[in-house]
Amino acid sequence: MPELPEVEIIRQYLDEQLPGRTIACADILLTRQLKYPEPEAFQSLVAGKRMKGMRRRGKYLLLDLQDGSTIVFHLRMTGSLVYDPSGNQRDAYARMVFHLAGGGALVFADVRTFGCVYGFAAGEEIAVSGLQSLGPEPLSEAFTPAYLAQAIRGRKQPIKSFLLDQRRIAGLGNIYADESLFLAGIHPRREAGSLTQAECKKLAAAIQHVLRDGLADGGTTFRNYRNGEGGYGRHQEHLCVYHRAGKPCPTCGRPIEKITVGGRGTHFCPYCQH
DNA sequence: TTCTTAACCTGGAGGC
DNA sequence: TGCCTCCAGGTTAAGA
Repeated sequence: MPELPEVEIIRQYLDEQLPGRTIACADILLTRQLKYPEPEAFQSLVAGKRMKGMRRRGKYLLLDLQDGSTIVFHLRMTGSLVYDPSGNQRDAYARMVFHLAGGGALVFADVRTFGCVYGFAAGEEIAVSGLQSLGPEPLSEAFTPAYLAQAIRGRKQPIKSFLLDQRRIAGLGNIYADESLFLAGIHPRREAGSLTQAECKKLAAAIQHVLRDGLADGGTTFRNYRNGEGGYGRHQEHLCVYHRAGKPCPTCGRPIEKITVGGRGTHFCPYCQH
């Protein structure tokens, strides 16, 4: 399940490989995942276009083309975006294949088909509601303890649910939200608005710490995450609570518990988090 | 306005 | 071995 570190690692690799290359044509193997425009219009939009670079915003990837048009990807839970230099690899779950002039392909694959792709022509507004309403990047200067304190003010929802709200913080997902709360010593069911200034400072620092660790480890792979080369991350080996129910807490040694918060599986230490 | 819940979807795990 | 049920989870729309 790609979150900010995983999406950023994909972006970095593809941004090295794709600029200057030209899309010969696009095969749309599952039209349901192409949200805009219609398949024929999308194919016309990308065919023969030279790629300029890959950007990231939250969990969205934006592939800019030289003519000013943009392809937007969201990998959701099981999506991947992989550059295949040979262009010959066969992925059973490939949903869209961009064949490149001179060989090679950019393959959008997705097991559970929740991911989505959009294409916008030059000058056209990038009308993706989730993308337009994203909160600040947690590793940017805009994300500070003061921002966090202001954003949670008066909120009664659990802090875990708050952290997963992309309108408040862009890019956090279930894994890094659980890890951040553990590092900050905050119980995931705490009312968001009940956090003190000191806890906001601790939580903001924890969020940045776990995201940077995830980036340094090449991301977290549980089932389907693959980086832009088709390889796997290593951060799952360093997680403190996520996916560790029943295993000892790295701080106190007592068992990690798993509960449901806001409909999401949530892992925490009931002794270290308050 | 804020928060919660269901739905989308399919592979894999576990139970029988 | 095969079948069935449940779980996983990011986002959004609908409902409370």
